[in-house]
Amino acid sequence: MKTLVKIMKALSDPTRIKIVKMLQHKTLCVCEMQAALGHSQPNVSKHLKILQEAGLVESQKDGLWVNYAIVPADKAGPYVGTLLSGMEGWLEDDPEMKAILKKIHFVDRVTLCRN
Amino acid sequence: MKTLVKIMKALSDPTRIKIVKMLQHKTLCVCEMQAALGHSQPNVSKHLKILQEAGLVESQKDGLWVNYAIVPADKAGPYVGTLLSGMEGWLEDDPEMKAILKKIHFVDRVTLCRN
DNA sequence: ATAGTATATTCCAAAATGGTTATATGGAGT
DNA sequence: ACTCCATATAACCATTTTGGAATATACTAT
Repeated sequence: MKTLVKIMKALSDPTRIKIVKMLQHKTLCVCEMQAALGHSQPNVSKHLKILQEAGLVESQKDGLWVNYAIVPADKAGPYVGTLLSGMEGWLEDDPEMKAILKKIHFVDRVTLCRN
Repeated sequence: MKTLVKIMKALSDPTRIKIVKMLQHKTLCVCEMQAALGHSQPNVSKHLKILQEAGLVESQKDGLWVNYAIVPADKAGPYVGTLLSGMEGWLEDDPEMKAILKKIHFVDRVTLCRN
């Protein structure tokens, strides 16, 4: 029960839902998500930690950057797999979500961090 | 997005998850759920309101009682149907949940409210 | 009308949440 | 060693959430 509540809590915040949807389209580093979301860097980091501890997301260091990705199916816990595949079809028509998803395809981490 | 967040928030509390799981087995009135959960009556009422406003549950008056039930499939919104059917298989092995589900089959609203 | 009962609402304190600013960590390059 | 830079953590504040006790509402029955 505690596990399930943690997962549902992780998915009951608009910013974290946006992050999951973004990662379902593309693996991203923190600064890229920060740019797409328009939130502060610590804010994005904190949300990512919550998603990671819920087992929805995993991270891998890439030099100075940290790449975040949706957990692969074989590592996903019992509830996570169902929820993530359910979410794939959701919010397809949400205007805010569409704008964010458009952004992440034109974002480049190298140019992003030069400012 | 607001709709989805409201639904996920509704499902990210242990008491409310228990209520949904109970109702997936049987339509119940407030005092029956109160007995099964061991919470105060106002507490159960409040949780039910949250579930109802999220579109997960519906209520029908039956004299002095109010019967609560899972929202029927044809009235369920886009997200609700997926989540509810997903939840049907969940927590089957959770000991606390099993104890609660056992209780609701022996509970009688008439004898319950005589105290 | 009056009394009794199941449920809903209000009010309040404690705890959790979400955000920002400031600071720490840790790898990369000079 | 020192300096950048991307990310993580800490500290703090405002808001929301959660639970119980008290009260209100609404239906039933006498």
